[in-house]
Amino acid sequence: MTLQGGFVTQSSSTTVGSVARALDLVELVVSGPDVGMPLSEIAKAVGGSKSAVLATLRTLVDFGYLRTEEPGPKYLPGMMLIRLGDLASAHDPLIAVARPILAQLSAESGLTIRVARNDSGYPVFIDRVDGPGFVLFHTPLGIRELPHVSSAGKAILAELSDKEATAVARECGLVSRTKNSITKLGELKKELEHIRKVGFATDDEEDAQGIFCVGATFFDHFGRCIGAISATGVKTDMTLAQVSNLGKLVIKFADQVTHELHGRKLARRAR
Amino acid sequence: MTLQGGFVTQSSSTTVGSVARALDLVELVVSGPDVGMPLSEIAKAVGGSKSAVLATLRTLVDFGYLRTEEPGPKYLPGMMLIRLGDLASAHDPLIAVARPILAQLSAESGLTIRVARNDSGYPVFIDRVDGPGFVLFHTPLGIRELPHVSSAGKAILAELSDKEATAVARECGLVSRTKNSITKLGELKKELEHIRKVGFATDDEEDAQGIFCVGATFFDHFGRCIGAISATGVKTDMTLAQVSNLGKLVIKFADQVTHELHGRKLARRAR
DNA sequence: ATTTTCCGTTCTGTATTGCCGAACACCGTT
DNA sequence: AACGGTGTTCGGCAATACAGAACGGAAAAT
Repeated sequence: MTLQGGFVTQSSSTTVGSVARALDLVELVVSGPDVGMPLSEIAKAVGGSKSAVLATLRTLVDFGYLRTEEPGPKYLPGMMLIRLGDLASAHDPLIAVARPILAQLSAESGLTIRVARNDSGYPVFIDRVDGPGFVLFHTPLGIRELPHVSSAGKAILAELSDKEATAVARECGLVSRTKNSITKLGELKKELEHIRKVGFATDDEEDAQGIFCVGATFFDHFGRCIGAISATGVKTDMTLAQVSNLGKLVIKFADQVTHELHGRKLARRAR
Repeated sequence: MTLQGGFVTQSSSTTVGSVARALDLVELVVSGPDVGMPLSEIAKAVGGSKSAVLATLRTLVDFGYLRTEEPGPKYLPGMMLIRLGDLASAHDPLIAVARPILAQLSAESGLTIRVARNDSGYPVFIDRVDGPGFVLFHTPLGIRELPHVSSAGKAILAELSDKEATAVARECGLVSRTKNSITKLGELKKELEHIRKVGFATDDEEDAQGIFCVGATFFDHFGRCIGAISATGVKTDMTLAQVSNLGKLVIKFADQVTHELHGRKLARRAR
């Protein structure tokens, strides 16, 4: 469970049980209410004894993964999580390269820009630069998103072979999120063909009402698509001309990412 | 170890060893080289058998805390770390309130703005909005910084009682970072008195050569100082007039944080 | 091509140790 | 005052996490 790897969900031969239980606790608390969770509630949720859960929680608090709000022994996400996320971001070469580019694109377009990694055909957003104004929806980082209802996801799908794209589509099931969502494989293939032609992908309220996105891919030095950037805004701000211009802009910045990664775009041939 | 709690570094009565070892691995890999670390190196570093370390690593990979770069079994920080950091940030009421304010202050001033939580007198930066231009120094999040060489730290110290501030100063030792660092307790007290008068703190190359910061505190509804925001730029960009103006600006935005937290600044009395 | 060396992986036994349940202590209610 | 609700501590059993050696494979050295 928990954002398992590629397609081979091998349930791992030898693994450490107490560590797995501890990480379950972290996930539980982080996904829990903002006010925190008390011990007994946590113990009930994971189905363990209070004493065992307490010992694990103490270890997690010692390491800063969790903290207890004073007064009242409720467990909350700790600051080490912020530290680790920051460190992981800082050590990721893709984020290091992409972040200034995202910031520039956000400044030029006034939109929220995100960068996704290609994780076996699925988009995993790993960084975000919010545009001005309120944040419409909190877009989570670090998890696989649905590939067929996001511009970054469709842009990545368009770079896969027909066989691979079909496999990913079947695996995730082309679930519907809005009335605009593409739910039929044939439609999706047509859309991917279009994306290949124009060089960027759109998401026209396919994931959420009123939200419009434009995405384009970037490549490593083998010419393999390793991710995509996308610009997100509200639908009402988008005219047709703007979509076309925005598409060109996003492609330009995606190409810049490719360039700074010393990557190259191969002529499309063996998809 | 590892950003332990307040002042009572109680090494915790009952704690889970295997979890602690696992979290040590996470820290090791995250702090390791960007290219990743192989199993044997990790096992040697933590002084455990290969098989035990392997089982732990597998668990961590299962949960996305670590990942292995293909090809070659080298362990790298996983995307779950980014996800957890993002979630912890999103669920933190202070960050939720502060982020738009940081962004606005960054836009107005063109500087990098950070927000620190008051962690028993120490500043712990928990969010950051980078200004335009290159990032000069990567400022880590989620760990205690030295209180006497950062504007946010000194601003927080200035809100403590004389006794508390002295205790913190003795505890961290007033170590020197640059020739401008304040290393004498008497000097520090004078500085804190000045900060109380003008309402903001500065860091004039006291932590790093060429770096200038301005910081101001904000408060909860009890009137307790719960943190500070700071603006960071290069020294050469700062004239005396600008420092004064920037101070006022930072105070204004810090007050806005106080306001949105439904906090209040108490008249200084019983420090 | 053959050897050598190193790394990752698997296996099995052992004893470490993490888990459970019960009892205790501590609020807040009722 | 008695109660349900906490978080905490304490033994005892058994599960299990660890170490070590042996296997397999790949790359480097000869």
